[in-house]
Amino acid sequence: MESRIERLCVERGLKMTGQRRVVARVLSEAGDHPDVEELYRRASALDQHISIATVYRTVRLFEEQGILERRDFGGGRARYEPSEDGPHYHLIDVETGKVIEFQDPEHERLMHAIAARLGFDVVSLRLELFGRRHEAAAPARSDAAPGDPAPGHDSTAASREPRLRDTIKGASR
Amino acid sequence: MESRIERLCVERGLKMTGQRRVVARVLSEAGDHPDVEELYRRASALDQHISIATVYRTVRLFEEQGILERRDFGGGRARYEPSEDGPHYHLIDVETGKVIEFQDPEHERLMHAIAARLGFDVVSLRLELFGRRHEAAAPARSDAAPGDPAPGHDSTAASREPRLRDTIKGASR
DNA sequence: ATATTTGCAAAGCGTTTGCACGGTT
DNA sequence: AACCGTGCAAACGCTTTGCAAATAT
Repeated sequence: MESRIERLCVERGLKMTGQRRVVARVLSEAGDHPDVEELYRRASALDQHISIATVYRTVRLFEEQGILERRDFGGGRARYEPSEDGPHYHLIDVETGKVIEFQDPEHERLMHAIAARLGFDVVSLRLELFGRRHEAAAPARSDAAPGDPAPGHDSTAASREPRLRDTIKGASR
Repeated sequence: MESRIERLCVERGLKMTGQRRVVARVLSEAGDHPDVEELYRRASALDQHISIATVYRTVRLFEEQGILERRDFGGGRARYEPSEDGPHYHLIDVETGKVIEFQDPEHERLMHAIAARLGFDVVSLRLELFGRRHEAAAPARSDAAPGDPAPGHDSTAASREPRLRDTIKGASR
């Protein structure tokens, strides 16, 4: 059957090849923030006939179409997630690499206020919190936690940021 | 005479070579957020006997020593600025690429509140605002604006983010 | 039928590194 | 004198691209 993202592709009149369908499906089913290698791995599991170059091209295309959003959580690799309804940000657990999503209206307000006082309109913004779970604490709902990817090398490019793996999905306000 | 950063190096017992002294000086005098190529350019102007590999190594060393901070404003290249007193963040003018620094106590508070409600302590955070100057607006104080660098290619790695150049220094609260 | 997309391998970019040499302590 | 820092060029990791073959419309 047709994945949510495949539907979006069709709406936009993209030519639907087998490989695009697979990538679309992998993305639709991803509850986390996979990098290209991970997407390639998951896609290959469904269909051998896919090269990593195609994954790169597809991901770029989808991003240009506003279907996907590229994230940079440090580590030199781009991570992707389907565009969602409202804006939300990420808290990365520095111990485990898990990513927790959150959103906060007060924060939105504040960003605009800060920009405004400098004479600017906010076009976009980047916010990532790196945190450590505190001892006896309400364990953030680890619902949704899907089969996990797990990059986490290091060494190159804009790298040398906190190492990480990926994703729990959780809490808002 | 001795630059501010050179002093810090000595305090930490780093071996002071000619090249390190030059990089230290360039950084001390930088009012902006140069990338490695730009540092190399400025350093070369003062002393031919410097290779870009050394700039990379020095910048990494200084960062490990807490003398320098690495920033990522998108564009795939790391940018550097001397560690300052308090934490501050950056607003990047998407038209000109200029970087304006700001800080906001309320924002600090909010970040900790958000993390806390998810059960985390904030270890570090990343925040960048990308904005467009609005029409008839109080022109943010463009004091400090020093001789400007000006990267701004594109094309690779974690790139394909808003293009930009660099720095005006301005406003806090 | 024709314009697009794909796979492969090569190129590109920022950054790091092995090695022999040179300078600092 | 012993060690560490440097220059050069090669290696790296992620991403893009040229080209010929395959495919969607």
